[in-house]
Amino acid sequence: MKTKDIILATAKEMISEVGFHKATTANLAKKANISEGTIYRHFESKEDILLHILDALEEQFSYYIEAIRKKLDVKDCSLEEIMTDYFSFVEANEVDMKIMLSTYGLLDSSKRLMAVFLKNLELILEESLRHGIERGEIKDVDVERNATVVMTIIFGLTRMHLYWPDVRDVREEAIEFCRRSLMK
Amino acid sequence: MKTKDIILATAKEMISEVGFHKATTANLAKKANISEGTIYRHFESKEDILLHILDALEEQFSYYIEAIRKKLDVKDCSLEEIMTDYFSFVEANEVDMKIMLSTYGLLDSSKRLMAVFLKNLELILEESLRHGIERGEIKDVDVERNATVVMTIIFGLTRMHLYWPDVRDVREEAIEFCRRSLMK
Amino acid sequence: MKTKDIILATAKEMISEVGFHKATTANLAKKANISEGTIYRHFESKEDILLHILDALEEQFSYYIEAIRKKLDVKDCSLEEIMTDYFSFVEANEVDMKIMLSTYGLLDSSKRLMAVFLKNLELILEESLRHGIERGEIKDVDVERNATVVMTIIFGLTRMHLYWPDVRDVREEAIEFCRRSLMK
Amino acid sequence: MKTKDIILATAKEMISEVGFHKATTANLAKKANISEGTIYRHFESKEDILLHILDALEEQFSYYIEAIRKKLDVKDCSLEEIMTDYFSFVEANEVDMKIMLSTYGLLDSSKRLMAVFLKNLELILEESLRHGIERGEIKDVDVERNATVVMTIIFGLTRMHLYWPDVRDVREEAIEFCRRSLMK
DNA sequence: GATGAATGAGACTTCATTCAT
DNA sequence: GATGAATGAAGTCTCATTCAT
Repeated sequence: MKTKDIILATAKEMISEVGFHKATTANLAKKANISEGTIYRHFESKEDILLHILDALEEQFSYYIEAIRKKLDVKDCSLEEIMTDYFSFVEANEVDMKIMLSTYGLLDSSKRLMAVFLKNLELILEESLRHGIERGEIKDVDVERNATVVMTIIFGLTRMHLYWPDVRDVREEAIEFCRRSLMK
Repeated sequence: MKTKDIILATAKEMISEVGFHKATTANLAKKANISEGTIYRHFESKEDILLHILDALEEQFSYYIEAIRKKLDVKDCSLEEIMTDYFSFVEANEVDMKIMLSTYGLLDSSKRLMAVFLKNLELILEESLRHGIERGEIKDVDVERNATVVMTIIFGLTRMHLYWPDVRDVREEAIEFCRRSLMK
Repeated sequence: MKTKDIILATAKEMISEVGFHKATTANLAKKANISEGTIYRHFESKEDILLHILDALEEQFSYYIEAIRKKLDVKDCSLEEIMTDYFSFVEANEVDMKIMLSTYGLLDSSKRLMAVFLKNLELILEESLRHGIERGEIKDVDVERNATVVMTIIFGLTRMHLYWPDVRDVREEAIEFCRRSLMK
Repeated sequence: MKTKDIILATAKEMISEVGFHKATTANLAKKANISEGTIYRHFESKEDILLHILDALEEQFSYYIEAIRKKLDVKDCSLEEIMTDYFSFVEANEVDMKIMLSTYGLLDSSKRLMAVFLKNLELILEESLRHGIERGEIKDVDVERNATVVMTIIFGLTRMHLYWPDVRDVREEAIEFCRRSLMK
């Protein structure tokens, strides 16, 4: 593992655990067993580390979106699949997701990425709903507004899952909840 | 308006806009047109200001909960009412809600208050669902899990509404969404 | 009791207990049940309070010195009396003595007063020794140097007594110690 | 000379000269020709600097005590030696002694160290007196009380020597004074 | 005389960033 | 590439003193 990756991995862990502000360069260097100076050989600034983390997350997210889009193109992607796949995506990128969710109030680039998440998921849900209605599987509801509702539910569940592990995990139940609301 | 209230009001505005860390005592003093020392005549520390804000919010929340509980006691409080009232509560305490939502990762007392919000809303929703099922208005679903789902939806909507004003407001639609899922 | 005296009394107590720096004007005002502003109606500054305390102590000390001098004039003041009377003086001015001893490293006026103490006691002891030698009661020692030694012993005992109450009180024994060393 | 030692040396000088409170981190940095931040790279806090100074002093004192104890074990350590050696110890650690003497009213760790000084010296003096009495060289006095008296004299002399250089140095005379009082 | 809110200088401390080695 | 000591700006907080009421 290269030094740059060690820094990134350590930073991810620290930021997700204690937040961006409390993850100081001094602590980071100590935990990564490198010197503070080395950080600046690989990154322009502390914020730059975050940018790299977010970039990687954006890439992963684009794969998820791409995969869903491919399914949608052949018209056989249900709401259920979108949600299940998204939860898998979150599971696989738990740490990075926590970082994005805890920094979008602090950092423009983080806010921008979050907006990308929201928009893409919304669009995909819209399309999925539209297909479902066409196929006669989904009730004839307002597509846009209901897509936004489902997206909100998805993000609410994600945050609850990541930040409030004491609250019972209802991701499965939530899928059922949506099915009952939307399926004929 | 007394100095203490000016400080509180200015702090609320600043913290909700730029976050707790960037709302420095120097900025706060400048914006409130007082000296930094004055802050400490009225509050023990910067965190103490936040505590006052959160305490006030907790009090407001307790009124909301109390009002809902009274309705529940006479058995005529629908899911719809709980949600509508909660959204009104958020509307009336917008700034404070933003502060709580942006600090629960930073501050224990904020996290504690958020937990109070989550738990109380969950319990009320459980009770409401139970009543609805008794009255035969609500489907025979797992009460606890579905209460958690609805609570998650509510908090997701709140955060979306407060932090992403560009996303269309679907709070009304969400109520409908829940009704479809839960009402017979 | 006038306000000025209340302030002085309270200040004495606080300073002797927690030291000059930790005795803040805020604490002083609170403990004296007056406002901070009132302090400055009666004293020019915080240091000025100390000056008043020291002035009072200086006056008391001058009475002690005067009394001893009168005895010396009629040639019948023993070393023992000087020490016993001094210990009585300290006992009667315990708090003020502690204040002087704890501030002479901080404040010129306090250092000056302490120098007055040292010098006067030294001179009196010299005179007493000289009389004793004349009368044939005291060994033929170097008067000046031995006066300084006894003065040092006296101040050492005073400080030990005031600051280290756990150390056994040996003031009586010390008098005996000096008698053995100096009396024929 | 390493930065840490420069800071320590400068701090010693400043604290002994102007006291702990007036030796501010800003002044210290300026005098040591470093930035204030550098202080905190080497010490956890301003108090921590003092702790290092006191620790070093404690170590030096333990050497002195150890050396005296060794002499006492072979029963040939006179009161005179204890005093002379102690004065040498003070001479060699003048600055640090001044710091301890000027901070024991302010800081627990300083007070603790001072208590160690008092207790150890007292115990050693007791033992020495006991040996002297056994050997028939010392008068049959109350060992404990007279040890305390001598200890008090020693500390009185130390303080006088360090804080009142204008007062004539009577350390030699004081040894003689004690000999006269205690030796047969 | 008395009040107490306000002040502002200055204390201690943190931390992202730089740079000589 | 790596180090880690040094920096200095900026943060939170304290406290003697002032002043309008």
